[in-house]
Amino acid sequence: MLGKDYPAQDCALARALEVVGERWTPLILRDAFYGVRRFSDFAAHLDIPRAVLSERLRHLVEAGVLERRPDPERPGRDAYELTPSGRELWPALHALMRWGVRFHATPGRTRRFVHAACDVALDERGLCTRCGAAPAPEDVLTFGPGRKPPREDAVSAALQAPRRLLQPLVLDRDPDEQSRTAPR
Amino acid sequence: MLGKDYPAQDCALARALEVVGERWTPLILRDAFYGVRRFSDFAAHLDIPRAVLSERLRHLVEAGVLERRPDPERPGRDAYELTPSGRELWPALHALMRWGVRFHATPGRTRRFVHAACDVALDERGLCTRCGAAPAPEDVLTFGPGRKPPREDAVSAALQAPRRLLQPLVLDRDPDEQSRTAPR
DNA sequence: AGAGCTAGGTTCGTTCAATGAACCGGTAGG
DNA sequence: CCTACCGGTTCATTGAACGAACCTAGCTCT
Repeated sequence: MLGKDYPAQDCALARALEVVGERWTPLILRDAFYGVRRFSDFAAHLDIPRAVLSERLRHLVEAGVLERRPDPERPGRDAYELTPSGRELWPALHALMRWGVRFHATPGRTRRFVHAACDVALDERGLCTRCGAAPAPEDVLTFGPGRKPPREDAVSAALQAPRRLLQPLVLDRDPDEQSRTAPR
Repeated sequence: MLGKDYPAQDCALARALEVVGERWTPLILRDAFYGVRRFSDFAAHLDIPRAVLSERLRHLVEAGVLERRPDPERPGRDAYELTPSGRELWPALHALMRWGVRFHATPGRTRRFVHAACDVALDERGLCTRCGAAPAPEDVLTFGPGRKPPREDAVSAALQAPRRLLQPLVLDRDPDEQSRTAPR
């Protein structure tokens, strides 16, 4: 990119872009909202060079958007998860997603978002079509697009099923470990 | 950046980022909402290499976000302005700005946004603190941060005064041409 | 004990976008 | 005719992105 900052701009948008505006960063954050927490799950789902992923995660941790902490599920390993300030990015991220859906997505292959409490979809403005509220990410259910051709990795497959945002994604060959953690 | 697209991602966010996610593009769009329409006004305000600005504008026009059309104020010259689809980016852009204000801006030096009809500020969620609506950009008044040190260019100076979003910015050495177009 | 596997990175050479200065053609004014 | 300005394009240089290869620590299998 040759320069990742915007020093001449005295503007909150420029400051925000210096934190979350780099290539790949919004997709990393999207995955974090979907529950991805592990380095190799990000790498597998994003097809991003590992050096770039490593640098982005470090930058996001430094900026207080992600936190790196020991993974309770897997002793000795760390996991990345959104901090409170990172979770506040949801409205911006979701707004950009909805714009992409409206103007640049292939119809019928878009991820769906549902207000968990009302069990109805969110509208174009991100508001629940029943109660009218703009739900926080932890009150949003999401499930993947139609599964036709692309992306055969395990993370993509796991993200097809309806899940709550921010709920940690657990991928394991041991099948009942999944069912132990998923219900709550 | 080496690669501006995200071909492996079957996701509306990836599609959106391919259109508006490149370096400088969000700042260009911000300026477009502030009323900037001319190549050299973008260049002066953003300190962006002209080759990059040229390429970004071309890309945005191709994607249907901006439209290039003859400038009625200056025969023979063109101007760039937001299309309907471009104007729909306001919620996403404003959400990211507000996040920047909350977590990464220098306090007291932030631009202010006001619901024109109610004459009160917008809150953290972008809603009018009086009527509770999320105003469309044409109903938003904005004015610049405190003017202390930075940016001495004419565009920055003109954007200090309260202005309605999307209202074309007219810069002219002829002072009463400004006052002819500004009032409405 | 050794072999192999996995997670989570780092290293490194190559490619290509970003940068900024210089250049260029068309119009407008004097 | 000369000059300025606008809206770009050209070009050499720089440095980020890419992806393949490598590395280390901790299991698991035999």
